[in-house]
Amino acid sequence: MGRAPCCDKANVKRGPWSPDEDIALKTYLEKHGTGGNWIALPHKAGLKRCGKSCRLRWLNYLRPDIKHGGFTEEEDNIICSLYNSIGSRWSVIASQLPGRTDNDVKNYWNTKLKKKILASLANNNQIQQNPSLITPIDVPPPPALPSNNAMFNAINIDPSMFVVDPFQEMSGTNSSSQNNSCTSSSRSNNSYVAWPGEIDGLLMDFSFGSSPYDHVFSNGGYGGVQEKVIVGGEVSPPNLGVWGNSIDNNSQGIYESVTY
DNA sequence: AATGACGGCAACCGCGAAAGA
DNA sequence: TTCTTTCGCGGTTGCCGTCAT
Repeated sequence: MGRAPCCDKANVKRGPWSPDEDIALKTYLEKHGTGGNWIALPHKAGLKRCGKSCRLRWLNYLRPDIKHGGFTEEEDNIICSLYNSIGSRWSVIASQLPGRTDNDVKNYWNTKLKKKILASLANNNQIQQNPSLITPIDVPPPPALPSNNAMFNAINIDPSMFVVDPFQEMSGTNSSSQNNSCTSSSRSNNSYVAWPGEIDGLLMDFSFGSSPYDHVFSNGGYGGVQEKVIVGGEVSPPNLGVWGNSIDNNSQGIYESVTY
């Protein structure tokens, strides 16, 4: 037997909210607050709506501090960075964006941002088509470590960053049962190493420690090497960011698909 | 002008967590 | 401790406007 419905669906209005309903809900909430009970609220406010529907309407649309309109580049970066590290926890991501709701962020990610990022990554994979693009380059000086408050702003997810980092010497040791997985050796050697086979993606660094490019933003990473693997524009399973709680904004190397 | 495809977004659904009796 | 109720969240749906044919 299933769970009892939160309201009598036969007697509640559904679908888009009318301006009158918006006014009724907003007026009531501004005067009385939620009273800690959304289920009882619609009756008190004179609305024929489900309490959950009222809550959603208020949180996602009627709240006075809601920010409508397009997302900024800075917000894009925050969303990408957090999605990278914590996955689709939209409420947490939205909490870092004043005036934005989890629904907004989720919709924005699903309809625009995801495509934008994947398209950029796909462009980067043109190195697959033209391996001569892979050349050793000088290591630029590391950026200053940002303060905690500035950490999100400091994470530049511009995909062009992914190819700035010199390709690292990599070992093929694989400790994972997942295919499409590699580990990387020490970063101390910035020399280019010929990579056998095709280049399928780029590795992002989740480790902490010795590299001047390791920006430990939170509590530091786990010991050892933990990598984000991006394969052909798609992020490989398991979930994004599950291996580390710190990230930096540089790829650690190129990546080859290996199936074990 | 009509129609279909597509994208954006508001709203709904159902589940797990939290709170309280 | 257990059960019930409510909240909060993420996934999904479906409506509506826009664009292409």
